[in-house]
Amino acid sequence: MSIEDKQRLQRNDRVTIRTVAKHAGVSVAAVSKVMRNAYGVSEGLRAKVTDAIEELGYRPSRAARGLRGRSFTIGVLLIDIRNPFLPEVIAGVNGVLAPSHYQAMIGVSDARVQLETSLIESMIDYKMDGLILVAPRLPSEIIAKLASEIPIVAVGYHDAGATAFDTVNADDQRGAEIAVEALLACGYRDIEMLSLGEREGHQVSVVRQREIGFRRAMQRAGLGSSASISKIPIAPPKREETMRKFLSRKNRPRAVFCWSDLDAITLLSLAMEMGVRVPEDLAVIGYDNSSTAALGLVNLASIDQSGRELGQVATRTLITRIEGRTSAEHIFQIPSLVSRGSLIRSSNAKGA
Amino acid sequence: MSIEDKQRLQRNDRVTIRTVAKHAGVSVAAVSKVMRNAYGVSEGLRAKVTDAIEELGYRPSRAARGLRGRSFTIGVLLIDIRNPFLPEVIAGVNGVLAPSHYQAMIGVSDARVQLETSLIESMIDYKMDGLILVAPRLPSEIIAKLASEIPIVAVGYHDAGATAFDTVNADDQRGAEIAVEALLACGYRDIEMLSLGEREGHQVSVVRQREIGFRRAMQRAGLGSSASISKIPIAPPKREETMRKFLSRKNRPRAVFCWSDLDAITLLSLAMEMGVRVPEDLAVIGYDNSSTAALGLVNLASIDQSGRELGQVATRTLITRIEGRTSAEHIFQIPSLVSRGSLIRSSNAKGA
DNA sequence: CACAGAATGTAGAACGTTCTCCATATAACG
DNA sequence: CGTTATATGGAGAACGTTCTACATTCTGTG
Repeated sequence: MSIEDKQRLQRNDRVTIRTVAKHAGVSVAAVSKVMRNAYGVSEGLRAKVTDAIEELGYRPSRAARGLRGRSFTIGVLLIDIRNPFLPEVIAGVNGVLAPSHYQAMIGVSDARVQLETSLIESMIDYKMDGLILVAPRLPSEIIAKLASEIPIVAVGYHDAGATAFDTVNADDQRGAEIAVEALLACGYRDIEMLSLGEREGHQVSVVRQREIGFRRAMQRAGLGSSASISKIPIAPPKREETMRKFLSRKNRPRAVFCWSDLDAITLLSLAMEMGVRVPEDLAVIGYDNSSTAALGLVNLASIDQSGRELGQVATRTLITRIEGRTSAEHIFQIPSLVSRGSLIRSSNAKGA
Repeated sequence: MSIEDKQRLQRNDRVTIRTVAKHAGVSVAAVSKVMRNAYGVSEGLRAKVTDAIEELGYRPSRAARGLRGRSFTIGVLLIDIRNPFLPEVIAGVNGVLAPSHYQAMIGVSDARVQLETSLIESMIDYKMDGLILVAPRLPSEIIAKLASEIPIVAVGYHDAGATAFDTVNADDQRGAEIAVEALLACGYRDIEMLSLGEREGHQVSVVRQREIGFRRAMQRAGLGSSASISKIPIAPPKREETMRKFLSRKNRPRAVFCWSDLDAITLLSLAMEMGVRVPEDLAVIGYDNSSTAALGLVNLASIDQSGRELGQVATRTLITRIEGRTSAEHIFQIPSLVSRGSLIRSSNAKGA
């Protein structure tokens, strides 16, 4: 390392591609070629350059990269970071990305659609190479328009007709059917679904899909007429209130399918408080198989859609699109039942 | 809007600062000045430019901005996204940032220190304006070195001697004392702490601080000699095993203070399975006051360190440093007790 | 009315990459 | 040996901002 180089390091000046080029005695273009392992690089050149990079501890500037070409970053957009389902998705994404030279940057949008759009735009403005949107609330046309600027994969967004972007989903209709079938198998006929309040529900959302599956399974069992769905508001004060009202209803059903573990677990807690025994008085099944559901204290049966797998698949799909695919892909996964104590007193089911 | 402009929009060409300048009939520099609301802009000019921006829907490229000046992005580094404490911190950060022109990008590092460093470097390479590190596992010197390249605030990292970066913490020593005092007030004398396995524990970590507080409070109560701490491994198979062993010990203490709700809740679950009654046989108090602890089913007393507030304070601190402060700040917050059923049978304490 | 000083606007050089040509050296072939 | 193809390396123009230095136009003041 030359004296000049050492001074540079001490001065804390940035080591740029130019520093590396000078140090290796080659051109800037040559270094760039090696970095991107582009065509037309001899072994000798490659060695010189990689040595120089190593020695100087050079890291390319992502900002500059983004300005010209790929930034090797993919953006992940989350709504509502509180849902225990999301960490799994992230883990899946990171798992696939780890061995590659890509990295994930996560943006968290709270409830407002406004923020959601501006966060996506920011990611585009950063010249990220692709986006994974998890449970976006945006209308399909808007996503399609954004997709003309950047490759997009939507997770938890049912729009199998989309041509501009890909979707990766668990089969939420089927998941709901499985839940109902499990309740039926335990002998319950009087089954109700606890779903999410109106506000959130465009047809493409997972919640609406689960409602469809619920209705279909009930119909199939000849219970179509009694298949009722209650909507639970998402915000704290009204939410518990509505659940309490549900629990104290005289015509309370024998079994309930909750659209999400989040609601199911709160329901279990309120039931305990109010002296409603689970599963003797009320059987409960949730959705997501979150880690809390698995706790012995909670012991909630749930539908498992592996978030980790969803994240992995979404990432792989995104990468193929970044690397050139133009036709849309719409991938489904089949969820599975995890039976636990909230379903039935003593059964052959696994779980404590 | 000129015909040329419309064509550009249709072709989906990026609207750049140059487009805006041409459309407003001013120079590029003028537009830039307006954007940054720099000195030397007349009302007339500002109006022309903002109109043009509005009309063309111009958004500055973050990539290009990062290359030259500020990127108006702050990076948040999380380890272990599964901890229910973290979403609160994020919410706090986003809350403070929302009205500003800054945005947060989150990076999630799993257990490996290697990834942690490379993620931070990436954020530097993106020319982010500042970093919030949550519970970093890096040694102080490394953080200090990174801090020479970018403003850094560490949350959950006790290093009040650091001069190169700021820290924001709940007073974990005091929190542990409060926990012990609560147990003492209930009449328990035989108290043990369940802490985290060796691996994680540099002196600066919150865990070690809680241990110190635990010892001090016990000492103060004249129980210094019997103040023992058990370490629970972090990984799944050994973790439960160690807890079970603890629960079936013949000299099991009367009360236990867990370093985190995460462990406390698992402990409650195992206790139920094994027929150890809480709080009759064993009183439990946790740390973090996570949303799960508040569930009626769980009903775990816990120490509350408002993650949201921590996130807010960290963000405000970071911004002042970005805007020029050079002296280090080390901020403490006092945690508080949230009493619940895991503490004592029937008391005046709030909670179900 | 002359002139200093403030206010306003602009040119143009960075910033650190990528990537499209080109130029040259070497190999292959008749 | 001449000609063409191929392999290798380099020059230099983008990319979309920021920001310094400068030119011009307005004030106000003596």
